[in-house]
Amino acid sequence: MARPSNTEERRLQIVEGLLLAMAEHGYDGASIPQIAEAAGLSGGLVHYHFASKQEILLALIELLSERMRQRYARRLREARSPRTRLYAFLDAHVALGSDASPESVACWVAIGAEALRQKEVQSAYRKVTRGAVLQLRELVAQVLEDERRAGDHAEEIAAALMAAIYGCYQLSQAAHAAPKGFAAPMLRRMADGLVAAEPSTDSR
Amino acid sequence: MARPSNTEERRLQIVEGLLLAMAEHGYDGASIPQIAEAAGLSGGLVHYHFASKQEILLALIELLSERMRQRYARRLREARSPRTRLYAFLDAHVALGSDASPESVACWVAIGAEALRQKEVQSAYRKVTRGAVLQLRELVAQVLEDERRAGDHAEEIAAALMAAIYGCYQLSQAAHAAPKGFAAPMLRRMADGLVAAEPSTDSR
Amino acid sequence: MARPSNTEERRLQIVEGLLLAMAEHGYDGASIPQIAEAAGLSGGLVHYHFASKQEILLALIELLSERMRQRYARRLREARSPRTRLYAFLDAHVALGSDASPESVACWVAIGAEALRQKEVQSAYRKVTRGAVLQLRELVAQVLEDERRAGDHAEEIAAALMAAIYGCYQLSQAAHAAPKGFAAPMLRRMADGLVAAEPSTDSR
Amino acid sequence: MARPSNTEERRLQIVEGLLLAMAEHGYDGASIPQIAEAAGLSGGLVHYHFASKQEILLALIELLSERMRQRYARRLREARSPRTRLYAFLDAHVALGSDASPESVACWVAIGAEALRQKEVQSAYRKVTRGAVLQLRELVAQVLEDERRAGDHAEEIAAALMAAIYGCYQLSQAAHAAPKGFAAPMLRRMADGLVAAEPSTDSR
DNA sequence: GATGAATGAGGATTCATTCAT
DNA sequence: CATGAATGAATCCTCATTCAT
Repeated sequence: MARPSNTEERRLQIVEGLLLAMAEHGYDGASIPQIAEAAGLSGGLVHYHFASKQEILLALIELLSERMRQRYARRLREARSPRTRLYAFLDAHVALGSDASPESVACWVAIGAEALRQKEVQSAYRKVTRGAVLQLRELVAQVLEDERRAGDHAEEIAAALMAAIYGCYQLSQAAHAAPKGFAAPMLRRMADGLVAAEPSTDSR
Repeated sequence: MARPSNTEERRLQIVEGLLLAMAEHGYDGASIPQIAEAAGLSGGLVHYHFASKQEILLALIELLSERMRQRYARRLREARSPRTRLYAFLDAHVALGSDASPESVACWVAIGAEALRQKEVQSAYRKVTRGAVLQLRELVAQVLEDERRAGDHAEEIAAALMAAIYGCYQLSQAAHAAPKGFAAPMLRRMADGLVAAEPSTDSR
Repeated sequence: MARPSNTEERRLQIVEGLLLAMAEHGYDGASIPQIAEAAGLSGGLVHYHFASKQEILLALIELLSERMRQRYARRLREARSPRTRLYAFLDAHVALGSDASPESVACWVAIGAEALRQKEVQSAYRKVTRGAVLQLRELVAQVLEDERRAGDHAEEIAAALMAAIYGCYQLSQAAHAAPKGFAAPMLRRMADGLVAAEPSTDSR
Repeated sequence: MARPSNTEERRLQIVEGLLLAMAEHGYDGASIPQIAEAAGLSGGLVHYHFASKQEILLALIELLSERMRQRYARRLREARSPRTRLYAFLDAHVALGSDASPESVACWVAIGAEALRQKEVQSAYRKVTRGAVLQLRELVAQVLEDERRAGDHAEEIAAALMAAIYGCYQLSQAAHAAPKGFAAPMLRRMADGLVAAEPSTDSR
C-alpha cells in the first residue's frame, strides 16, 4: 500500500550533485540550489533526504572513499608481486586511465580544506586517510620483507607516500603546476627509492 | 604638516588578521569583522585599505611566500654543498624550528582549496608554486651534476618533491595523520632516493 | 465489502498529537511531522483527515472544551447547593485531582495567543470562553438569589472569575509563579468576596 | 573622529517595531522584515543591532515592564492610603486612561505563550511576574495591617490578584469577551473581598 | 584615516501542503 | 486509507561592501 522508498537513489543523486558543484565552486560556494540543480532535483528535496549540507559532505567522503577502494581492487587483480601491488595502490590513487576523475580530485582538495574547520569532516577525512596509510604500510612492509629489508620504517614510508599522493592532487588541480603525466611514475620511483634506502637484513 | 601614511602598517595588520582568522575558520568562514578583530581594527577600515576580501587574500599569499623565502635564506647560509642546500630548501618548507607556523600551514591548505574557485587566487598560488618548483629544480640539478648523474628528470623530481611538501601540509594540518616529526627526514630520503635513481653519466 | 471508516478515530489521534506537540512547542513550533509522530501516524495522513493545520487546532479547541464540560459534570453530581455548584465549576477549571492535565492548560495558553492572530481561532476561543462565562453567570446568579442579594452584577462577577481562572493558567504554566495549590481555594474566596459585596435585597 | 553611536535609539525603534508587529501577528508571525518595516528600517539593520529575534523579544519584555513601572509610579503619586495605593497598582495594570495600550496588552499575551517554549523568555516573563507579585504582596500586607487583619495570606492574595490581572488581558484581547470597562472596578472588588475575608487581629 | 551604521543580496533550513504510488 | 516523496515559499540570519560622520 505504501509508496516504495527511493531514498537511496535520491541520496546518491544529491551527493553527486555536490561532487559536481563542489569541484567547480568549492564547498562554501556550492549552494543548495546549485547542488539541487546539478542533481536535477528541486531545492526543497535536498533537505528532505539530508538533514544538513554537512551531512551531504560526509556522504560524499564515503562515496569517494568507496570508489577509490574499487579502483584499487580493479588494479589489484592483475598484480602478482608485492611491488606490483604497491604500484597498483599508487596508480589507483593518482588514477590515470578510464576511471580517472578530475572532479573527484578537486573535491578531495576542497574536503581537505574543509577538514580544517569542521571537526566532523576532519574526523571523516582523517579516518579515510589513516585507513589508506594503514593499507600502504602493509603493502610497503610486504615489499620490504620480500626484499629482506628492515621493516622499521614502513609506517613513515607509508605516510610519506600518502603525502606525495595528496600533494599530487594539489599540484594538478589547485596549482596546475604538474608536468603532464608525472605523478604515477614519480610515485613509483619514490617508493622504490624509499624502499632501497632501508638496510638489508641478510646476515653475512 | 600632512599626517604620515601608515597604510603599509595597517595593511600588514589586516593581512595578519586574515592569516589568523583563516587558519581557524577557512577563507569563507573568515568574515571581515573577524579579520578586523584579529587585526585589532574596526571593520570599516578594512575596506579602506583593501578594495575587496580577495585582495587581502592575494596579499596574504605574497606574505606567506615572502616569509618562506626568508626561512629558506636563513638556512641557506649554513649550507656548504649542493645536497645540504637542497636539504635547506626542504627543511624550510616543512619548517621545524623556531620559525615554524602551524597557522601558516593551515592557511596554505585553505589557499590551495580557494585556488580551485577563484582564478586570481589560482594564478597567485600557481605562481608561488611554480617559483618553488623552479628553485627546487635548480637545486636538484646541482646535486645531480655534483654526483655526475643525468639531469633529464630534474623537473619531475622537483615536482615530486614539491608535491610531497604540500602533501605533508595536508597530512599534518587537515588529516592529523602525520607521525610526529616524520616530514623532514622523509623528504630528505625521498630526495636521496629520487636522485639515486638517476643514471650515472660517468663514461668508462 | 467496504472497509469501515476509521476517520473519527484517526482525527482524534491527530488532535491529541497536536495537544502534545503544542504543549511542548507552541502552535507554530508544532510541525506537521511532529504532530504526526506524537499521534503515531505518517505525515501525509494528517492532511488526508484535515484540510489544514488550523482545522486541527479548531478541533482541539472543541476537544478541550468538551473535556472541560465532562470534568465539570463529574463534580456537579455531588454538589447540593448553589454555592457548591459554583465551587464545582471553579474546581473543574483549575482541575486538581486525577483529571488534571498540565498539557491541556499549556495548550489553552497557546490557543489564547493564537486567537490574537487567526480570526477563526479567535472566534472559537471566544465562543468557548463566552459559553463558560454564561454558565458562570447563571451559577453566580443562583448564589445571589439564594442569599437574597441583588443580581445586577452577575455578569461582571462571572467575567471576573473567568479572568481569574485564565490568569491562573498563565501563572502556573507560563510564569511558574503560582504558589503550590493556591488556585482553587483562592478562586473560592474571590467568589465569596464578590458575592458578599452585593447588597442584600431583604426588605424591612 | 569616529561616528557617534545611535544604537540605543535604533534598538528602541526595533523593539517598538516588534511591539507593533507582534500585537498584530503574534511572535512567530512577526517576521524580521515586518518588524523592520514597522520600525522604518531596513531588514539587515535589525540584525546589526540585535543578535537574534529572541533578543528583541527579551528587550521588549524589559520595555513593557519599565513602562508598567512608570504607569504605576504616576498613579502612586496621588495615592494617600494603603488601599488607594493598592488600587493604583491594579489600575495601572489594567491601564485605562490616556496611557492605555491595547498593543502592549496583546503583546503580553503573546509573550506568555512564548514563555511556554523558550526558556529565556520564560525566565524573563517569570522575573517580571514575580516582581509584580512581590510588590502586590507588600501592598496587600499594608492594607491588612492598616485594617488590623491577619497577614498570613498576603502572598496568596497577591498571586490571586495577579492572576486576575493577567486573566483580564486574555479576556479583553484574546477572547474579546470582557464587558466594557469591567476590569478595574472588578479588580478592586476582588481585592476588597479577599482582604475582608481575613480575620481581624483585634483582641477583645 | 577611522568609525560604526546601513544596505541588500544570498545563505541554509523549515514547513504546510500536494501528489504519485 | 496510507505512505512518504516532492514542491516552493518563507524564515532567520550572515556577509561583503558602501557611506555618513
